[in-house]
Amino acid sequence: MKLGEGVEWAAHCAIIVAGLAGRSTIPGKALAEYHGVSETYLLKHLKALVTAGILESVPGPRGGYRLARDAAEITLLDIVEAIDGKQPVFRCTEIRQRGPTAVEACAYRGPCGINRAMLSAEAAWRLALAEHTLASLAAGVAISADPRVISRTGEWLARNERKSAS
Amino acid sequence: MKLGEGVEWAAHCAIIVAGLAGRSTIPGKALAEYHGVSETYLLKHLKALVTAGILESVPGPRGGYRLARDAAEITLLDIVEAIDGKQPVFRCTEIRQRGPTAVEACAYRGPCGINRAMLSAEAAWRLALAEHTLASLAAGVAISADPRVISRTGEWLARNERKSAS
DNA sequence: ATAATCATGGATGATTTATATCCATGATTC
DNA sequence: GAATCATGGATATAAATCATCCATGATTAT
Repeated sequence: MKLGEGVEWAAHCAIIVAGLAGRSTIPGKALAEYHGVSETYLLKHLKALVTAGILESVPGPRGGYRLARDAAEITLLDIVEAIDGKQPVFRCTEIRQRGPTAVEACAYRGPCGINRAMLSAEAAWRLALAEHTLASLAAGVAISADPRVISRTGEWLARNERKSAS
Repeated sequence: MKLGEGVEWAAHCAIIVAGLAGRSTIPGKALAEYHGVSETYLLKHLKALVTAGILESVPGPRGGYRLARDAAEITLLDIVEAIDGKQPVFRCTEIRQRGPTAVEACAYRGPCGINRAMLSAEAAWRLALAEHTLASLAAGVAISADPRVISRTGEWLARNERKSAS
């Protein structure tokens, strides 16, 4: 079982976007360069964040991406679900209804016990993810990062951030 | 992100094996038939359970599988890890060390904040899985299953169970 | 002993998913 | 009107997963 790289990319991008001033934006191309990843593919993931209502996109020469809502209202779970989908990790194939001991399908009322256990564990996972907001993650990065990285990021932001007109 | 079918197969098999009397065994072929799945592939997963110390296998004409330890001492987490491995679900590729703002690798001390959050959520998932034992799962199946299924399973067991010599 | 049964392990192919790219389109700003 | 940027679809490539087959070795019944 594995979580795709897209989630990592999206989360890091979201933290950068959360660091923008006001309603400024940052282009997808800059985000790809900053993280050293494929631009075209990253754009796909950013689009998923837009569809999920996490980011909003501004087209045009001074366009880019910005947060669609406050950083404290965006959780890690939101990002994971936007990229990876909301499907359950464990998919019960109703194996109990197969083989020689099976009876009519209507006899199997409640969900399979194994499925129940798996789903409850998954709920615990999602709950833990939802406890981390973009705001808390960004704060964590800020206090633990190397000063040189922070300074370089500041310069890079100054070059690439698109100040809001308003 | 998806958990393979092997986990489902292994879990259901483990519950059947947990229902055997004493040190009796059940052949892999019978388990495959019971669940209506590929025998050769199921054998691979059963092997993984043996390697993990969950089942033990008895070769020979009257051989098969039985639990390697008490059902109350085997958790759903054990089974998931035996089949799916113990690798973390989220694998940090240290994306922060790439791109134009990167500095020397030694400057990145602690783990990335996103990685920390992901790992903590994963720990919650594993903890929840570990709360379900084979004994509790088997009990849950027993009380919620259709009476006809239970009776058929009993007959099936009588035909396929290999009583222990001792 | 011999044959039957069963687990083991490796090699292999098929299927699916994830990753990545390209190109055409439409919207916005200079 | 031209440049810039996001969008969306089509498509290729790589990797992980699923599944099967076959050869081997161990054990037990006859």
